[in-house]
Amino acid sequence: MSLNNSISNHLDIAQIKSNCAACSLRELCLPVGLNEQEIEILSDLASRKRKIQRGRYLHQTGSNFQSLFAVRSGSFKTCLLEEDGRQQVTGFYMTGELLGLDGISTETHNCDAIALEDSEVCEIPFTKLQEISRSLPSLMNQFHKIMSREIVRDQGVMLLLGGMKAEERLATFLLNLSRRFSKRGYSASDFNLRMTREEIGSYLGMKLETVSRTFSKLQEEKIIAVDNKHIQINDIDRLTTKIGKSSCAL
Amino acid sequence: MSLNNSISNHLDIAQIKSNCAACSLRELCLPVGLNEQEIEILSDLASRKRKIQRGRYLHQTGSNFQSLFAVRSGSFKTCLLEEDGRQQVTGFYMTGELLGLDGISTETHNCDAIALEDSEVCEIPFTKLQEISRSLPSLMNQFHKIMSREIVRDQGVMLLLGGMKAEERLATFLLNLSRRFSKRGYSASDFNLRMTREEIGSYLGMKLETVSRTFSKLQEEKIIAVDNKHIQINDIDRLTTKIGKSSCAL
DNA sequence: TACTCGTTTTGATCCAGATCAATCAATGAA
DNA sequence: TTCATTGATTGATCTGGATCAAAACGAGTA
Repeated sequence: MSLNNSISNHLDIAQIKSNCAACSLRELCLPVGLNEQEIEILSDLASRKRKIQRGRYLHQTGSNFQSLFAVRSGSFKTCLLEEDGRQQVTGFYMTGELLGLDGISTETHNCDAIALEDSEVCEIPFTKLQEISRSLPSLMNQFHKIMSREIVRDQGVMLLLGGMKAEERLATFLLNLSRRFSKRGYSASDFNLRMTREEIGSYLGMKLETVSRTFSKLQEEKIIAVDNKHIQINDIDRLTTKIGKSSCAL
Repeated sequence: MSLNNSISNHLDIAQIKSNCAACSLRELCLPVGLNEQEIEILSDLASRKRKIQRGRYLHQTGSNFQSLFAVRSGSFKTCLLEEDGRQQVTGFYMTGELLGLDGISTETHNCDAIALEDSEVCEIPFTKLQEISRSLPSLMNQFHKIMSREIVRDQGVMLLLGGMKAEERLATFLLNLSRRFSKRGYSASDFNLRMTREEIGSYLGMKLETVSRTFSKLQEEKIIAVDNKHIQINDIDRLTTKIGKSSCAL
């Protein structure tokens, strides 16, 4: 595969690392298999990077959509808020994940994206991405897969919100985080939450008190250890069996 | 716009109507603006149609993904089912809507799609769609918007499942159906449900008994009239105020 | 006509999680 | 250091919707 060739050349690696574009695009495009020339083309695509302070908006509902954003470092939440002030967190995004797909439909952002910590993103002008992908079918395909994956993810959340009880929801959430941290080279069993209990609760459809109580319960059972935002998963198997246990009583 | 020219020619219309491809693609592509030649090209795309009997699968979780499906007539539900037998309805699809987007990510269908009544679909081979869209940027853009719209829709459901109470959920659901029927030229205030109380409940995250009770309650308040699957919306304004009313008590 | 099966409605009871409330810990500003 | 603010934990109580149960209805079909 041409990609491996280009990667095995450490000159190329240096180039990639020094460049924001390739750096975030690696996450987006790596499974695809592009040659050096194609990576070159892509470097143009996402050349602008932006730092976002903790608590600041990356984009706001209603603002004009022009770019997707790849998280380079840090993390974000996306949320909808209704007229009456209710806020629903619809997702958490960490390094390498892509934000802004919801904006394509109306050319207007359909949610708020807020940094959970000081973060950095690469801006990917959407029109440019479309243009380039016309001549790079593998990039186009990869992009379609990313959009589709977002749909599948959302449907997973619907399953969680529609049918699970509190303990199952939190277990699912923790295991999901664990998997994502480990995929990024961090510990799967020892990590710090970037979000508050209230944000977790909003995402999981429960009140912050219930989140806290459920953490405590799992801790009593020695499945996890909780110290404020610091989580240790002591027994990943038992945590896994928590999911879907309730109706397994048959 | 070239599209209007082609449409105003009734010979073209006859051609389009006689042809499954254009027929469903009209729904998909009409806002885009294509000329006759482009419509010609598209006709190739979705030439195969398929009839699905009520209760039969259009596709099943795990089966190989190759095509998207445009609903030509009838309606479908999509659902996930877990090992333990729990079933979560993730969406209802009616004429002109596009099914199968979840399959792109893994090249495997990630949900079941089941006909709610005898229905007909157009099959749209996905690879072909990608190829054609390379030379038809407006088609590519339209496709991206459709995918994005699905993401926005799913996030709306997350909002519903995460934060609303039973009455708000059902009101939201009815108003959504109403809008979709009316967009298709049917009455916005008088229609027949295609799904059971149980399916509605699964989609809205509540039990069928609660769905029934909530229907009854809205009927007592003279906001709607329910006769089995037949729904009349008598007071669309009051139904609208049901959404988000609960926390408007401030 | 009666019988079956799936769906819907309605009633009675129960409980998971919401709500209300108090306390405690961590962080940061004055 | 003290004070203020924000987030987390824990307890006590309440309630919306789940669960259990029964009856009614409608569409087939024998």
